[in-house]
Amino acid sequence: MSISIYNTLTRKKELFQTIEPGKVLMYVCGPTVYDSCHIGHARSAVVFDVISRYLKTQAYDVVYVRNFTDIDDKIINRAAEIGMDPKELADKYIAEFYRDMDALQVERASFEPRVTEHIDDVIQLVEKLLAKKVAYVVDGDVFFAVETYDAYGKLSNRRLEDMDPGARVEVDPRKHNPYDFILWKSAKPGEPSWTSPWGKGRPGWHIECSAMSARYLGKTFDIHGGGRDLIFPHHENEIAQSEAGHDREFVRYWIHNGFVNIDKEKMSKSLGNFRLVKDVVQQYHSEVIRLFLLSKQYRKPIDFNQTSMETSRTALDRIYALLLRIDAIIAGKEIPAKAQEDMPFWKKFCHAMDDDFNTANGIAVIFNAVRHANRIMDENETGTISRNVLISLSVVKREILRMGAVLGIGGDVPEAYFHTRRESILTKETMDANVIEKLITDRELARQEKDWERADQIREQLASMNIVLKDHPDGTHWEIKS
RNA sequence: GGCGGCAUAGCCAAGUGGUAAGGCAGCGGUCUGCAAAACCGCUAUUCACCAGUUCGAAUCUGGUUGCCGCCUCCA
Repeated sequence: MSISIYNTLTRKKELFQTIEPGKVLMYVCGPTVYDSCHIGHARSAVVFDVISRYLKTQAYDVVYVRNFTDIDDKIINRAAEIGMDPKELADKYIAEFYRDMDALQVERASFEPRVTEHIDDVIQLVEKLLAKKVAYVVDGDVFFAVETYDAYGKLSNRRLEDMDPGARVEVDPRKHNPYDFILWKSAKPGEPSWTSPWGKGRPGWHIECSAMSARYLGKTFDIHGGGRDLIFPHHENEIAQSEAGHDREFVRYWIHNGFVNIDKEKMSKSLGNFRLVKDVVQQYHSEVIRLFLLSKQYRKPIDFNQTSMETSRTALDRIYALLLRIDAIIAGKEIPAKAQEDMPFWKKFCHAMDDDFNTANGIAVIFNAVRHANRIMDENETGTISRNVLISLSVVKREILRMGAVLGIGGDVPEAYFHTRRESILTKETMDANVIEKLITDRELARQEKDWERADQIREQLASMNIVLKDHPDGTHWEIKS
């Protein structure tokens, strides 16, 4: 078992070695709760969910912290816009975040702290930074002095003198260096605030993660994750604060996921092309979304569009059709428990995942297993199914479910998976299942009388309604082609 | 201006030195009354282009072209 991880800090894959054997300390930046989650949040959540799940299967004790930023300028501004209390706004979107994550089957982290519950930790860290003279106070605001931290820029691979300050944002003239960032922000009248040695205020933009990660994971921990966009300035600043404050290495492995584009364009306010999780889960089964998000290496950009989603759905159908087929054969049969140690597909899957969590390769292994199982069943369609075949099928099914469980796919009951979609399309298309069943019964009668012409005519009629029939020995099944 | 990424079949996408995974779509075959599904076979002598290193490169080096991201809103 040797996992390698691409470390943003060193810009190469490294062998993963935890600080404490068998234990992984992981922190991932969670949302600032001022708006609904979009598909980009979903990618980050799903990617780190899968990383956490996989590490657990490799016998690691995973301590996973994902925070909520529940106080910040964006929250205050949004709350003011719609005349809501900032705390209420944050609570509302935290609740929505949980609904979205549950819908996507993203597991809960070990700890999900909120900044407003850790103000004391923030103040203590700021005091420490002031004592070390790497921060300064101006009019109740506290800034971190980037020039005091030699390694500033090491994560984002840039030097202070190469950057172009003020290109996009006006520089606060009180700063010693344009890249100095705020640790503690003084409150304007009416803003939420906490008492501090520098007056009433709130935590700055980056300090919370330094304070909370230290609280839950210690001063040095194994993995810190988030979206690519957080590399600079957020994570760069976290490193500066934490390493200056604690005098030791902050994080061993930095993992950043790529963006989700929409029809080849970046999601942006100006394009108004955000895809919200709550909308997407209405349209697609959660596992279709997960399969799509995991079909590309997590560091690369992925394009969300109708074609790619439908392709993912067809692919997932293939897995569920296989599970359904296996279940029909092994249902109610005693399967000997022996010979279940050797799991070649699972091993290949782990090999793929060991290489920087290569889920695209892992998915390929699942489909290899699907083909393998279908082949076994094709070769044993006639006659009595032997014990060995039953064992093989049950083993490969277990492998598929085990691999799927890491990715969060294949966990639905196959019948329910198809049934749910059928129902939702029937509702959408305002079709009546009874009408369809009646036509199928008519066709069955025609077939029994070998009236192929009439049977085919009925099938054509159903086909024009996008109903596909499948004749099985135990009766005719139908599906909606979508 | 600085930093970085990407270019693989009709589409999506793995593959970082040893002779091109997987999914979707398509074509042929088996099966089927006919279909559907499944399986088998076919669909990139080739990985943007040029040069170099090497016994050997999609994979390494240099260059060219094109696309994209970041440089204090952002997953």
